[in-house]
Amino acid sequence: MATIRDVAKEAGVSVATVSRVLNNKGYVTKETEKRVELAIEKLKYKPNAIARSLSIRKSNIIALVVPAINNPFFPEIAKAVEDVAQAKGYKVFLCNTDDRRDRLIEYLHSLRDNFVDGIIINSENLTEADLEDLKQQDIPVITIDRVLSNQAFSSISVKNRYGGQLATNHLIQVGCQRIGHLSGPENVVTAKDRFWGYRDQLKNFDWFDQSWIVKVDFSIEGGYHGMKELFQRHPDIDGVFAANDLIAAGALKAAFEWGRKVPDDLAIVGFDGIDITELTIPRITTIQQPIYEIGKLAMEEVLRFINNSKATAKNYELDVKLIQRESTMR
Amino acid sequence: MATIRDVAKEAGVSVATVSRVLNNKGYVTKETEKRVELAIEKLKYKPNAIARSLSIRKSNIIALVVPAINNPFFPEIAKAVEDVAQAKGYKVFLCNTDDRRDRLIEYLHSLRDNFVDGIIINSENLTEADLEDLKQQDIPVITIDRVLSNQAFSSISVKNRYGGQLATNHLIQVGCQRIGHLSGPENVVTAKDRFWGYRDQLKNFDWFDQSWIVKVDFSIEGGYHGMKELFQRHPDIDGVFAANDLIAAGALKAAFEWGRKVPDDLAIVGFDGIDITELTIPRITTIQQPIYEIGKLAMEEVLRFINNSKATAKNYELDVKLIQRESTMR
DNA sequence: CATAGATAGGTAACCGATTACATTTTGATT
DNA sequence: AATCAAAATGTAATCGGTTACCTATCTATG
Repeated sequence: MATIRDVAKEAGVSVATVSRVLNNKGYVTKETEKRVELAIEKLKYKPNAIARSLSIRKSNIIALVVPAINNPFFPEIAKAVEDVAQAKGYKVFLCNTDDRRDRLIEYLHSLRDNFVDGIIINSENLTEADLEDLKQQDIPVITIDRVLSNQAFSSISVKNRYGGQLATNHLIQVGCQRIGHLSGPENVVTAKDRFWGYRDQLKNFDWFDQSWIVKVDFSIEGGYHGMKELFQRHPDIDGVFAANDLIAAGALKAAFEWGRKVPDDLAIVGFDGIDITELTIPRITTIQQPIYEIGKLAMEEVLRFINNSKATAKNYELDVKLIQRESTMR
Repeated sequence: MATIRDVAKEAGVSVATVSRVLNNKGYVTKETEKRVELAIEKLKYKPNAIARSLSIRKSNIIALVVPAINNPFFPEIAKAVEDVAQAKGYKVFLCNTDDRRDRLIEYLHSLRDNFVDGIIINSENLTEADLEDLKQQDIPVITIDRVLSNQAFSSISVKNRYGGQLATNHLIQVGCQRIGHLSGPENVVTAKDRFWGYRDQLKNFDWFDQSWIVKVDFSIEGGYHGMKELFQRHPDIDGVFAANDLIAAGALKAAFEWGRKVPDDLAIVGFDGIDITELTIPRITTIQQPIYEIGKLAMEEVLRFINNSKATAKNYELDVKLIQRESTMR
């Protein structure tokens, strides 16, 4: 592999000049520029990105750290992030922590050590302390679905509690009398907020108590088993608010097996607005997040911090909206 | 940030000694080792990965390049790759090309320039020439679903043609008389092979011709529209082999809207064996690939090449098997 | 014509590790 | 005590870029 010194020699100039041509920076005559370009061509020279990173302490890479790529929510976010990143000449590396704190920590170290220019992260098991290093090194970190009290970084989230209210209200509107909740893991902030929204709407009903809530994983299996649990506890259940769409899909499956017709015997509302809610039969009513917007905004925030290290953090809270489909049409 | 020289000074030794302690290489007395470790502790020293990479030309990072993370097939592969990688101290960066050649090329350049230690790639629009650079630099590349004639690198694929035969045969067995095929994009090798398998089983029927085949994207929407097209062309269609599970799921949806009962009016077989085939109602019969195995094997091959630059390429062709579910039970 | 400022290009230090090679210390052997 | 190999540590070059600082040339201006 040719180095910049080889090119300099070939073109009969100094390395500084070659570097100037490479980054079109500083004064170089058209003529020398041509000579250098010819030399580059001839030697098939490719600048070494690592050496460059070491020198300027930037990599043109941003990382997107997600807890579970098998939740379609994250690929959709990723798509938006990549679109914006690519337009600005950045590359995106996706890191999947599989919900494990050890992997998260390792990735964070690795990213810091490799001079990524920014990090977009969605993770439950993330503490402020984990980001201390990054902050110290001025590596912008944007959190999704997680507002850190540390006001160093921007965050993007949605109105989860309001969404929970919307969903529950909708179930009441369509005539449900006994509404259960398949809640996400309790340490997850979004899950908690959605739960609160649900509770807000039901706390004054006399039939309502804790037994209407089952905590499950954010997964199809979680929803499936959780729904069966709810059927067992409350055979008279006629509506359920699932903390995300995967859970809702699992609940739908469970209802089918349990012999309950959706929406007539059981109305279901999910949360997120991922594509599979349109695939199921019946299609699932959901609280739609502006997923693409979230990813886009996150990446734009990263860029804002990259371009201005003194940028001030903002906490964005985006709107959600109810999309009614057959799973609640009765 | 403290550097290795700071540590050396603090511990009263040379940088070489510090490096030796860091990589426990060479001779160091227990005593100096302690002193160095204390200094590291005190200064909160973290070795700079970029500098290290520049020096040893390795990064402990391997990349997984996929065409579409929103196809659950790839997250499942990713999981396997990550599991093996992590066990061996490697980190995995996921690169999503979104099926675009320009992004693929950019990623490949970027990966080469950043000294990734290995690449696992699944991409249709990949030519041998694209890998020339990587080969030259001894960066192992393992292809999934794509056998390159260039025998420099290993490949992992499955018996796609046989799978197509299995699927079609199964449809015949359960009594289908008119069997269509929702084929993947024609430039995709796996799609082509699955098609051949389908054709093998039907070419001798006198009703069979090209009109029973519709080419679609490997997506739910693709399957949805393709199936409607098939219904229009052939109202008497009673079985369909979809080139992957997403297509099958779309077909299922279309059948529902078209008023055809699955499996009674239309039997459906998919391909891949991703989780959503168990979620749909009815669940979808599919040709199951050993997805986790594929990812695991790919990563193991990468490691084999990393540890032995003279390793010889192998072309693995794994088995597939029919998993019968309700979508063909009649 | 002298001079200042702009333009063009070069030299060498630096980013932060690794490591070949050199040097010193240790300890066993005779 | 002399000798020598093994053990321990140090020096400085190297990986391949960037860039602060320096020098030389060119042009415009009074």
